[in-house]
Amino acid sequence: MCLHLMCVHAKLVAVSDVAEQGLVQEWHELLARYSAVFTALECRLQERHGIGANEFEALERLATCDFKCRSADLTGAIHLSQSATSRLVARLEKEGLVERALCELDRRGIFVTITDAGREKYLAAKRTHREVLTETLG
Amino acid sequence: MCLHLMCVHAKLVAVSDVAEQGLVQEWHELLARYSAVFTALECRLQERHGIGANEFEALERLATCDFKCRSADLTGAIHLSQSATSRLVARLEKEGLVERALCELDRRGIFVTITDAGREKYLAAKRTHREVLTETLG
DNA sequence: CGACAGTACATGCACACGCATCTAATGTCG
DNA sequence: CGACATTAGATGCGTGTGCATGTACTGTCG
Repeated sequence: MCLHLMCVHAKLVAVSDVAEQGLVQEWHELLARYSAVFTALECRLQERHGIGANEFEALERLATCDFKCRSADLTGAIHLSQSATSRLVARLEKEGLVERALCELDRRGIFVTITDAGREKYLAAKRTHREVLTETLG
Repeated sequence: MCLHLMCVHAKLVAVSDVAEQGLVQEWHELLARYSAVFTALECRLQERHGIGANEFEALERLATCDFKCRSADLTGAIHLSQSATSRLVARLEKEGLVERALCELDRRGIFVTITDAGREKYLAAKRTHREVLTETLG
């Protein structure tokens, strides 16, 4: 009976170990996949259009949802902290790709709108973006 | 015939658009999944063990492949640049979790070995790591 | 109305990252 | 052997990030 219990116990441990290894492997694959795509995007978008992958995501968001967009909405869309988003918008504004406008209804917030230059930049970068995705995900 | 060609053309465009949208969606899901897991790992590992997610990956690599490990091997395992790996090893060494040893065969390279303290830290952090993976991936 | 908690965004700060470059050691040819 | 390309790893530098905090505004409750 003691042996029987040991056996059961060993089996349970083995099963949970296997499950655990599966999780770890899944995580490593996720990490590898993400790194490959992100690095490639960062690289190609930078060299061809002078913007980073996060900048592109923000532009895409602004170009797609074609109404005024709160800064907080952007924070939700791209996976960055609130402060990082704030600086990202500041960079884009400095390059003339977006504009910040006061929100009269709630004067704490701001609206971020894409400019014509920004839309143009987005459309150009979009091709590169899709191209990289096809290469790295397809 | 002209209409026919237009039709074919429109169809092809539509098909490629659909495929493209699929890729974009896949990328966004990948990004969201990665961000969620990485952020959670970073947070919990930091607060409970005082190490980052990348530090953990390096320790795991060193603890698992239990022979001497070149710095370049680490660069391949964790998804960081060579310089980032170099600094990562420097941080781990400063905390007494790994040691750098000269490689006599090729005196340009170094061997990185995990210390007892490092192995202990790894085993403790491993539980937290698996726990977070279970929560965020499972 | 007035004080006080809560919210939206900006900013100071420390730090990890990638790129370019440096140093030291190793091949490789003539 | 000696010059030169190559490789492993370290480091200066600029930049992007998260955390904590600051600032301005809004909502709520006595």
